[in-house]
Amino acid sequence: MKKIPIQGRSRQMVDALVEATARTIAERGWQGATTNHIAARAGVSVGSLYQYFESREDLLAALMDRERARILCRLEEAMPSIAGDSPRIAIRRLLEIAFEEGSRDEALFTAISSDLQALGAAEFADILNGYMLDALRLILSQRYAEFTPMDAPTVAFMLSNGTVMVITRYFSQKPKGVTQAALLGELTDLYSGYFERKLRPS
Amino acid sequence: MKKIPIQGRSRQMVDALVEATARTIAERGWQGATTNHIAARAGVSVGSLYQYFESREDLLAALMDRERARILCRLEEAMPSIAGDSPRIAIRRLLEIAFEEGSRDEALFTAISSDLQALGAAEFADILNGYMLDALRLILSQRYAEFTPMDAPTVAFMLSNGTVMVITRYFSQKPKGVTQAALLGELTDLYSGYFERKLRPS
DNA sequence: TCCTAATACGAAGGATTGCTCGCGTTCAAT
DNA sequence: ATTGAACGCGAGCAATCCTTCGTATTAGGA
Repeated sequence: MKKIPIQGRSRQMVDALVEATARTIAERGWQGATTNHIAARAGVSVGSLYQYFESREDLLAALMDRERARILCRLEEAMPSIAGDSPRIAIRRLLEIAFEEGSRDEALFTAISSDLQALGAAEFADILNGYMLDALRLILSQRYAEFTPMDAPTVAFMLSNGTVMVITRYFSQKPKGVTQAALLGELTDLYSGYFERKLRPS
Repeated sequence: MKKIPIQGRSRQMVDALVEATARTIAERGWQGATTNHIAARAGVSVGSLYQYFESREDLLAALMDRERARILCRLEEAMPSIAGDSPRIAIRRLLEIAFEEGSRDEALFTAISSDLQALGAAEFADILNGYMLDALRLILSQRYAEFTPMDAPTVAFMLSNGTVMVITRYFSQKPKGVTQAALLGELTDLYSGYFERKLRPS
């Protein structure tokens, strides 16, 4: 962000530009989203765009900040409600949230996941990873003592990345013979089975 | 491929161009791999490039064909050897192959996975998906009768995409505190636990 | 050796795009 | 009402890149 918008109209314009970035990326992908497209969709000129954003990438960064804040907020408000649930229920709740977020704006979700691996997505994944770690500790806090010693960072990495990517590809591919409900069920089975096994080592 | 290379020198040039495409993509990503870069690295001129490839995308398609053929060949020759193994051993072998393929050319593997979601990667994923389905049926063929009825396409989709993406992100992120051995172990636990549970429904 | 087709070359065309700059307009404090 | 700052505009600059085309070089059969 180059300059801070002071008057009301400019703040409104900045919001419109970020939203236009989202819509344009959803339609044409990040590579196809030119500054002219974004400005036109926001109903402003490129000159105005460059008064508040240093570059095209800056526009993307602002959008990513907005989305990240929303998702983290969503996770934080869900955490207390799943603290008391069984691992299986808690896992299912988290997966449901992930699917909801994915379907909220499918096109944007798909475009971000596929194009932006390089730009800020790594940081994004790290944050999700941290949250997954917290969630794991929370879910398992009651029985943590009897838990088979495990490599928490590895498990968190595997679960967060695997889940996000499977859901991403589900929305971007729309594979034949795969329904959201079935995928949710199998993922729940996969993860809860994994944990139950770790809880009662044979 | 626009024209078929007849003489030896042109066939050699076509190979050099595909290899140069791989090296350049590995270095600069698909977007950063210009035709001039690729031609220069192959030691030919852009004019020669366009004599055998219709476009820049055609170059990519040729590279993808080469890689896909290699990986499918690798899978096919591994299939018989794992047919008799237990599910856990078979799964571990497949995961080891995946890791080997990933580390064979890390930079290229990462670049292809991150940049090329749109171009031919979907087809690539479908093929892997099909192979995972076959592998599942093969691994479980002995005890298939007693297997809990399951949604095979969904399971295959979940397993193939989840695994490929976790391994991709492992190589592209190099996350702290996560080793290849640990990840291999946890993935094996995750999947074999899942199958064992399905085999003995509670 | 000669000749034709295959091969190789690279400067230039044509198109796109991120970004700047000078000028006109609107707001708000005085 | 006035004035200075904030705001908004869009044509055009500069750079990049894919692709073509006319020309030069080479291979291999006659």
